[in-house]
Amino acid sequence: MARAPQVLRGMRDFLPEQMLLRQHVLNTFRDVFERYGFEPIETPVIEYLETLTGKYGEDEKLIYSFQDRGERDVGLRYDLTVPLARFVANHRNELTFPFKRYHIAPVFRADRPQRGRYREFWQCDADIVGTKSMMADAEVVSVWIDALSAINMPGFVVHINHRKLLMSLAEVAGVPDEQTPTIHRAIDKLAKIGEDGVLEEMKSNGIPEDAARKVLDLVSITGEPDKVFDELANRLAGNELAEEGIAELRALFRFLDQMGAASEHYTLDLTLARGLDYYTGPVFEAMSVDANIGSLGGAGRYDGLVGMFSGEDLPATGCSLGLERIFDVIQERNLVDAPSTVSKALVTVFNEDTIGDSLALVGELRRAGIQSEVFVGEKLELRRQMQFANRKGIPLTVILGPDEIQAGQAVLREMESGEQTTISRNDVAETIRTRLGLS
RNA sequence: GUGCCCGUAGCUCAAUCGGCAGAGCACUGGUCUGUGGAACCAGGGGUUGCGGGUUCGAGCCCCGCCGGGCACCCCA
Repeated sequence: MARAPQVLRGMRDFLPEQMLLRQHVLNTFRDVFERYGFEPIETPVIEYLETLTGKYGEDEKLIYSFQDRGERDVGLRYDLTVPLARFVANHRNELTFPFKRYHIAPVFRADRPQRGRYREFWQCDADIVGTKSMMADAEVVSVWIDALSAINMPGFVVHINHRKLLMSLAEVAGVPDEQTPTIHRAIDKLAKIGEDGVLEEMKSNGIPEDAARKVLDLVSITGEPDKVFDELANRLAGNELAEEGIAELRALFRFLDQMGAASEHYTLDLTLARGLDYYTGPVFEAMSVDANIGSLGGAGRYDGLVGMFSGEDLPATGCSLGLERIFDVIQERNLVDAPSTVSKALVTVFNEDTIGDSLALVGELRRAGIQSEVFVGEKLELRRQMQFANRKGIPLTVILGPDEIQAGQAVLREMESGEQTTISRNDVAETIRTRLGLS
């Protein structure tokens, strides 16, 4: 004991039962993404370091970087968005635009681990490249809502804001542009620390009180989106950035409504400030009010990112879901049913002399498309094999002893009920298929 | 990256003031040589996360590292 090496900090192993649940979630997401016309791609886990740097702002320090054997400076991907931009820049002549892709893969961050925060975690991204239309942003929000709904995520809401509105705040308040991040950081905490806290935070970071109040008044506007947009348009009249942002958000909300997106799952939130440098338009964050695990996903429009690689601007928007957080919630709350094992049937082995009969039968079951296994242990007591099936949750066992073999029969046992039926050896595969609802 | 809490069997935890490392569950075997889940009996399992220090003596005190958690920062 205690001699076995540990896994690296912030990284984990998954047992088969957990993997079956993860795969179930991933398959659900894949289905939803493909229902919207998103197509799969894959990119390398490792990129040249320069591909990754200069895209994330402050967070850049969390990139896992090192030198490979050829002394190249490389890094593990920090998200799937920057690799997508690089991918599009490389393959732009081979793609049909608007290009819709999904990408489900692990990413790495050298962050300090906590609940729901790991150093290796999977992201599930869906993005649309090559259009500025707010239809694309609406699709992204909608696919997100459908994906989270499909796995029964409780009480989730997609918060929506706009980068251009956020950028106009400093201007409106009359403080220098460098203060913009400070303002964003402060207002993002409104729900958490309240108005006084936000004012205090801005003031202690050198923002004059009247400017701080002006900002707070603006982002505190709530209500029906259209009303909020009218109010904002009024107060921000003449501010070009803000006007663009408002117009785009109006279109986005109209499209969402026309698509029939479930309105209880999205909301305008003027305090939402997403930190990543590359966002340029609408920004989104998916949160579960019930689950207490932070955000489930972040998203937004990043019209300048592809251009950083190709010199040719291609607008893009997309969303990202964090599998580990979703998985942790599902597991804790038992939200999704997934089988505990892959096998549907266990063919038992009576003794050394009947091994051949059992092997022949399991082969037949497999050719009939039934996920099945034969007991491959060394000790062949039947009770041991029953126990094996029971513990793994295999629903059916086939008992094939000398009596059955002699009579050309087999005994099919339903493990949950204990009910046994003797059937003809020739009917085993078909009977099992019927029981499993396969034919 | 900063501050704090924590680490004893596979899991959950106990061990008085620094004085012989334990229990339940799980696991293995048996009661039970053609049938799992229950019960009873027995058994295996530990350099107390790792390394150093203090002490006659360390699971307990001190230092470093590894790992987990909380709050920041930030984020999925």
